[in-house]
Amino acid sequence: MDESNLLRAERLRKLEAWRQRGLDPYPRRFARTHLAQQLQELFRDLPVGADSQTSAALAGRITARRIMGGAAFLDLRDGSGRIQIYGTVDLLKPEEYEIFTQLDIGDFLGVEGLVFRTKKGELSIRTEKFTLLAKALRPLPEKWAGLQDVELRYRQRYLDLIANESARRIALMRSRIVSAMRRFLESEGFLEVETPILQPLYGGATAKPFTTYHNALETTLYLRISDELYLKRLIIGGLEKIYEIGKDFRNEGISAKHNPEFTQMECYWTYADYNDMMSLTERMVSQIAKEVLGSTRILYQEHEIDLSPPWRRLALREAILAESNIDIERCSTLADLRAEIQKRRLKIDPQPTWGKQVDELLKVFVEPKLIEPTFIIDYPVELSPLAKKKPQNPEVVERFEPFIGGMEFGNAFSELNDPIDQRERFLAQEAMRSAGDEEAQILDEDFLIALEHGMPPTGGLGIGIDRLTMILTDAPSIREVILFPTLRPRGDEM
RNA sequence: GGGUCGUUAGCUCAAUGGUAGAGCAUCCGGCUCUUAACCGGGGGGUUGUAGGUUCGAGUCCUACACGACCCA
Repeated sequence: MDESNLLRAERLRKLEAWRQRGLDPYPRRFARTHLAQQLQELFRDLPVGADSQTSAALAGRITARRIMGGAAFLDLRDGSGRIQIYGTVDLLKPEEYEIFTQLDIGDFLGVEGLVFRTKKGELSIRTEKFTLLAKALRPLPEKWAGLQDVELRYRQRYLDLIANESARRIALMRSRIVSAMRRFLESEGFLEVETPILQPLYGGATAKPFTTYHNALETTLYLRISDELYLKRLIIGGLEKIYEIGKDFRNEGISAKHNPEFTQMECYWTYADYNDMMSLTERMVSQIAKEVLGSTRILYQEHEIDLSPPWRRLALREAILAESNIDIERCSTLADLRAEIQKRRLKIDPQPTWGKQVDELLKVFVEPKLIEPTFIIDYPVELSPLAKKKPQNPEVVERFEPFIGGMEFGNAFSELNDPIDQRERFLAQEAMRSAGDEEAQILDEDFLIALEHGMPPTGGLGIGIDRLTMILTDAPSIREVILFPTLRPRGDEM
């Protein structure tokens, strides 16, 4: 902390002066009668230059000041909006007015007075009483250009929220999106549950975990990479329609689409399959858009997109065939696949396994093209150890991922409920792990025991809340929709 | 992991290798309807960090830190 900072020293001086007058710069409470926006609407028709009959008490942060001798104007912002505060020597005692003009931008202030409209047409409060509610010791970002430095915007998000309307908008929208999603799921009869984040064994997705240690139990625990295996245990327990919204943690790289901790909604629906989950996804996303944006038509990164159902359904094999001219069913080994890639001189990273190579083809050639809402369906069994096989083709599972704006934002399948098949899939994953694939899933005996008690046919769906929020708020980076994105800690103090 | 770009006052930004500046904010003075208030004056800098080249470095070179974007 820079003690020599003159701006801060100046405010500390004012703080001391305030105390010397016997006033508390950090008092307890303030009784508000109105919010700023409320008054703006209530007195929309108050004529220019006219007084109302209403006295109001408001509280908020001072965001601008205009002092002009015997009269002074402050801008006060509360959670609802902004209103102008007028103070004058005519109404305040000389020493009160003196203090009034010495308030700083950033201070929290409570004001009481008559609501009126100035001769210049601005709805204002004519201050009769005022109270400092919290002194600010550091200056706010510049009032006109705001806070531009992206690093500061992420590290000190509170300043971003104060200075930038777009940051406030996204924070608000995210909250409304999650709220609308809960309402939708509740209305569909889903029950909200909570499952462990600290797990003795992680599973349900292909990812590396964060590892931690519980001292009293003297055991290693992992931060969950997905909710899946616990939610299925609840399905086995007889909870027929359930969902969970919470954080998952994946120990991997950071990008515009990836944050190490992210929020996911997972829901499970007994006696449903992946077709039902597709329908649920379409209806849910379009319903959320309607509630939050008032329309199913959105603009995402220059693309006009219509979210109304039904969405396009496209088999993974067809999609890859169309975009890279490779038929993955005719290339049953990694060597075959690589030969085809080489033959076509495709610019793509070599992957260690057939499945990962297929996944890479999807990511590189197909995903960027999926602007309109699309379900890519029917994935290779190798990539999907928890999904049920298609009856006609055991190499393919009933699985889909939804895409909008060139971005995958979920994952769903007809859940595998055959415990024998599930054990074989786990064993196949273990074999891949032994062969060096760190992300391969781990056999979970406790889960297999649960499955052997019988799990009904079930459809499961996961939706990335961060990605969905990006899509609905037109955000180019996941860091814009996460209030405090993961950053490398800074060595020095600020 | 690689490449490119960025880091200058609290904030937003300038500055051919030659005296580090502006606007906002802040302080002092003036001003009783301003609203990016206005007018006059002042203070505020280890130019991200550490080295190097040079008579002289914000500027050129090297390394490092943090961030953004692109690639893998």
